[in-house]
Amino acid sequence: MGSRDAKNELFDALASVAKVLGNGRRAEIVDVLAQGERSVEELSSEIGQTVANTSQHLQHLLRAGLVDTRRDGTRIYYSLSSPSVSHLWGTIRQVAEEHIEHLEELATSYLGDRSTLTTMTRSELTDRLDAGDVMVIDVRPEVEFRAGHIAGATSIPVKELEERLDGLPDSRLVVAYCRGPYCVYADDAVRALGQRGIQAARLEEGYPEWQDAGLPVQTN
Amino acid sequence: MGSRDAKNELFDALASVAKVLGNGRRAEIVDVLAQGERSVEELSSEIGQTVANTSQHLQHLLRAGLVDTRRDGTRIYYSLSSPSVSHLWGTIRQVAEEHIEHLEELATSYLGDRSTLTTMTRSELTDRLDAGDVMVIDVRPEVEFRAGHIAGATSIPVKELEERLDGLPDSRLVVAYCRGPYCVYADDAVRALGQRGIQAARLEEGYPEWQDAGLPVQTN
DNA sequence: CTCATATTCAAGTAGATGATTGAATACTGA
DNA sequence: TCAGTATTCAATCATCTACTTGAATATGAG
Repeated sequence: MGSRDAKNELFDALASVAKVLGNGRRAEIVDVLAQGERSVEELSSEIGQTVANTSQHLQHLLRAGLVDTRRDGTRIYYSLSSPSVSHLWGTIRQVAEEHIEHLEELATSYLGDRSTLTTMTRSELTDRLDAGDVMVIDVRPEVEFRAGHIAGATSIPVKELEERLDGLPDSRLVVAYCRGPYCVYADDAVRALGQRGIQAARLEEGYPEWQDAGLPVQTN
Repeated sequence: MGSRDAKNELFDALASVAKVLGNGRRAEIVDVLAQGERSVEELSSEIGQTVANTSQHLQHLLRAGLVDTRRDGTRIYYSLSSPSVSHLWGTIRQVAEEHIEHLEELATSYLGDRSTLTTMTRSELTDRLDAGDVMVIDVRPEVEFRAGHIAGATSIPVKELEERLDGLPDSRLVVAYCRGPYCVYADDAVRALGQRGIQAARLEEGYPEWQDAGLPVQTN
């Protein structure tokens, strides 16, 4: 009791949770799984890796207890084992934003220049939802919308945005959201709408953060 | 924009925060620094590693932006660069407790059997502090008490406990706390007091968690 | 039963990590 | 200025990690 070896083992075990999230590809996997369950193949194309490699990353996450699996026919679906995993990933991102000085550059080179985008915080959006003077659109792929979305949002995947411009108001502000702060979909949507003269803004964060904050969601 | 390489770099950078905490020795360092600043030598003896090795771990933490340094004469003091780092470490521990199934065994083999210890949650303690029917003792080394402690607590480092039994009440409950849930000091104190017929309990968590929860603290 | 498909496993390799050792650097006090 | 102490640096080595490749396993459709 109180021995150095036992202490090392204990802290190694605690740190193992961080270790498994300490890889960019696994972090991406968790980021996607925060939107809902996915098969190995779907994940592999999301993260741009071979299926075999993706499977190995998933084994790491599984051994650490951060994901669960479910078999459906020949497919195996992975999901986060609890909302606290998504919360942890959010906390990691937050600390990274606060302490990694060149992060903004990296974000810009992936997402493009965001400085001209109108953004909205969660609390602003809740206020304006109460007031009823905004339309909220969920621009993620429809599966993700179906797995859970902000209460009152309409599903308009970015890919279908062009064909569905009719349904959008020209008087009310349109607020787009997607997977999270490092997701391109909402950026693309806001830019596209702006070019067509529709007033649009992006929610700063995405669905998982909204849910984690305990704000009203809708799951089917 | 939207390229795979840029996305990889971005997520690698986000994951780097987790990576640096994904080592047991560095996790221990953060755990200690959550109590206040420390010199390299102090840290090296805390984590049972050579000074050179400890220094290298500290360089990792420094490069990731998680710690700051301050020189005082020949010594260099390291501290957490913000409270959010301590918060992140707490979140990691929480997820580990929730998802690593053999963690309790590891904790028991380091801390001994805790099942007989009376414990108290933060909210219980705040209630009883309001009621005024408990005495709270901070059993960490006195430097840590001086760096910050629960408002109203008395400093009685475990090492001095024997000599200071006189100052303890025999009518009121004594609540001991220390660095955090994986710290032995409060366990040792509660056991020692119990053997002397003094009613004692340990606060489930420690000072950093109390502070992170926004509860009243006192810093000098 | 056989074939196609999804996933996992196993082996191999380049590169990263953590610990050790001994030397170099930086500051203090005499 | 010089000796003493705290910290960092550099080189080394065993081990681990991430990815690749190709084969093995498991399920469902026909």
